[in-house]
Amino acid sequence: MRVIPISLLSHVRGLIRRGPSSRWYVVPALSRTNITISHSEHVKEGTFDYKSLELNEIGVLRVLNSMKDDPYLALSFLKRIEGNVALPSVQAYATVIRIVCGWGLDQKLDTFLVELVRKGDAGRGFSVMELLNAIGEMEQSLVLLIRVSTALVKAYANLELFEEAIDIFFRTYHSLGRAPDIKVLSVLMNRMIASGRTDMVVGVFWEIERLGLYVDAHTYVLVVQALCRNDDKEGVDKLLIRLLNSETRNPCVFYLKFIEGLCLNQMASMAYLLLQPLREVNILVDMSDLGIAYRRVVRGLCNEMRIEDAEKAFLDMEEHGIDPDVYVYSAIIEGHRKTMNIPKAFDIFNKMVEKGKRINCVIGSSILQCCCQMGNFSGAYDLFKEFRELNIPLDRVCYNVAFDALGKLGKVEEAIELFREMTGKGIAPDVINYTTLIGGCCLQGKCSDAFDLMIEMDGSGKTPDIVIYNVLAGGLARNGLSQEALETLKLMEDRGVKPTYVTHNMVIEGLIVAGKLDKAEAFYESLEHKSRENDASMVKGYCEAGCLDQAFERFIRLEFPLPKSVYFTLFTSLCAEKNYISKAQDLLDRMWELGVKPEKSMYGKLIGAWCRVNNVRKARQFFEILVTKEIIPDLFTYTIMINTYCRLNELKQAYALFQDMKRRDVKPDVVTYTVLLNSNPELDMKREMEAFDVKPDVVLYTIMINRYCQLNDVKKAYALFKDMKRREIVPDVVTYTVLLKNNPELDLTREMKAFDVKPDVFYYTVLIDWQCKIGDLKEAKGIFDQMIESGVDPDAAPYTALIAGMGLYVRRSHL
DNA sequence: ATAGGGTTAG
Repeated sequence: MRVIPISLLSHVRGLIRRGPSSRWYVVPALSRTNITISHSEHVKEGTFDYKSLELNEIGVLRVLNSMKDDPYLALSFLKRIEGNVALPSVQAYATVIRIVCGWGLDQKLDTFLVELVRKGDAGRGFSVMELLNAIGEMEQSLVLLIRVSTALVKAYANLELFEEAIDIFFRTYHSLGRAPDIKVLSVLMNRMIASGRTDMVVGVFWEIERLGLYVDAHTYVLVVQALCRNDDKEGVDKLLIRLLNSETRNPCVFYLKFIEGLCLNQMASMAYLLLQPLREVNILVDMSDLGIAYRRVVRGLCNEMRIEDAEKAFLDMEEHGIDPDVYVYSAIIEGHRKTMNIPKAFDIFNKMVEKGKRINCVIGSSILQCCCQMGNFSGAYDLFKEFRELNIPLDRVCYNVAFDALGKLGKVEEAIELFREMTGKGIAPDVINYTTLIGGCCLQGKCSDAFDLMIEMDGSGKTPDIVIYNVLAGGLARNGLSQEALETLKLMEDRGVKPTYVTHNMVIEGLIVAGKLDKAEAFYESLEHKSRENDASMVKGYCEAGCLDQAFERFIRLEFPLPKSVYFTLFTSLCAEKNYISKAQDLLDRMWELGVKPEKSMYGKLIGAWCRVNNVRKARQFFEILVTKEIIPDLFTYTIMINTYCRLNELKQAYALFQDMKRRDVKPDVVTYTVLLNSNPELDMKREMEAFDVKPDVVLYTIMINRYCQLNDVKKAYALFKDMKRREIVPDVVTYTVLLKNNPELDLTREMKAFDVKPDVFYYTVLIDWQCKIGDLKEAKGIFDQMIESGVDPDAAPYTALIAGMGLYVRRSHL
């Protein structure tokens, strides 16, 4: 009998592998080999002494069986002979699987099966079904088989072999009368969705439904997700109806999970849709369950930025006697903040306060952020002080927003003071706190303070991250300290924080804004990989520094498209400068050339720019270009053009354009009509406006009143004035000024007070003017003083009126 | 248990 040691076998295998079908060569050869095993001989403290091993197929099985108390050993043994000998038999695999399962090592089983599946039938010499059969022959109980099937489905799913996964799933059910663990369905479906095979998800689901298998809530969520991706509204309806009518073992738990799952998968609207019938049919009857569901839904809606829906659900839940918790309030406030509806965020906050809810530091910092987002930094700081006085426990986030606000107000010293107060209270600062402070210092040019803070942070053992380095490097550059900025880059690199293009951009833009154009260019040139973001930054830097020529020149020589925001920045800068408007137009041409679609607002902006400098011809030219490109100008563009024609008194053109926009289905709004009527009060637009459902506003009424006044038709003017009030359109100070100017003897003071309309400079000027004209200089001066007293800042006009009045007075007294 | 803060970019 020949005995082949394993080490030798590996050489043999190398030779054999050259043959076309190695397997059939080796197995018979091996079966002739013999083995002698003594358990104690080759097991040494958990490792296997392979060298002493000699084996054949039956021997392998014997060895494996002897390892049933050590699954890891069994696994590594199998792996070893996989690599060295002929392919192990299906029994060998089955044995190992039994051992691994017996020890409950599910994860090990999973990875083992993934590898096994990956090999393919040819690679292992038997099919997966053969393996299952082999296991079935060894094992009486179904439990093991089910577990292996489950793991197989998972393995196939992970390898995106969906057909096979489905096949095993249903085959198991049909041959054993029991399905694999239903949880594996969510793994499978998850994978299918990730690969875009939503059709398969739905197919599998309906088949499972047909078989009457119990499916968990998470799987339902995935099916809904798949149906939504398929845009299959009917399917969703069918599913929900099916769900509501089905008997579930523990409906409340199930539905809560389902609702939660929907909310976690961007389908909070559907969750809300489901919540209501569930409440009505008393499935969610327990107040605490209903509360959980409602809170989830509201938070989900907020996360999806469906803030209006969230508010609706919020009101609904209050109506049903459920108190929103602090997390719900927080979500709604954040939702409003993120959608830039700051007043609404404050509304909710005030509502909380009114209800006597305790404000915590999270809500506090949210609301402070709201102030900052409005640009009201001092308001933020005031509010912070208020919180502090109310003894609301404040944490480092809250403090951070507060001293960030101070920094942005230019009060770095106070910011640092507040920071010291925080640390004094025992609140440990983090890297973000330091970043905020350093940013604030750099903003005020206090770079050495920034350095000190960096050193202080280092001393406290905090590890600087990419952001703080970026802020520091950018801040130094912005203060013209190019050397130091570059050193910071080196420093961070040395410390294992690799600068990114963001870092580079901050330095680039900083240097340019600081006027260090050469340094910026040199830095740009020094970059190893120049990304288009870097090019964009050069352009943006030049824009911010007001170097439009450089910005434009740099931009125009780039052969590839840049991120869209750059075009916008450059374009806006160019449009704002009288002499660069044609360059702005060049930019649009260039975008078209590069295949970048300009934002629609850019067209309007350019036309607006031409109109602003009264070059209606250029505006019109560009307008026509749009037409040839089949781009329909929007309402604003039309209106601004019409306005320009009106201003230049080319009324025919204005009117033609007006007809043109209606022909193209661009609906005029109240501004359009205001513009037209302002220059041509003879037009009768009443019926048309009604047809378009355009309601006149204060401005429209005011210009109409003004027109009639100018035509000396005071009666009509006054009738309009009454009419607007009848329609509950509140006159503003301009309306009153117009009226007063044409009927100086009117006393409008009382009415204005009633409407809470405060007189402004113009109004006072008209009053002063009139008093001067009738020669009551004293009264005129009195009105002037009254104006100052009421806090209205005079511009040149009231002075001019007074002086003119004095002149008139002098002349009069000479007569 | 679930929430909020610093650069840029979008």
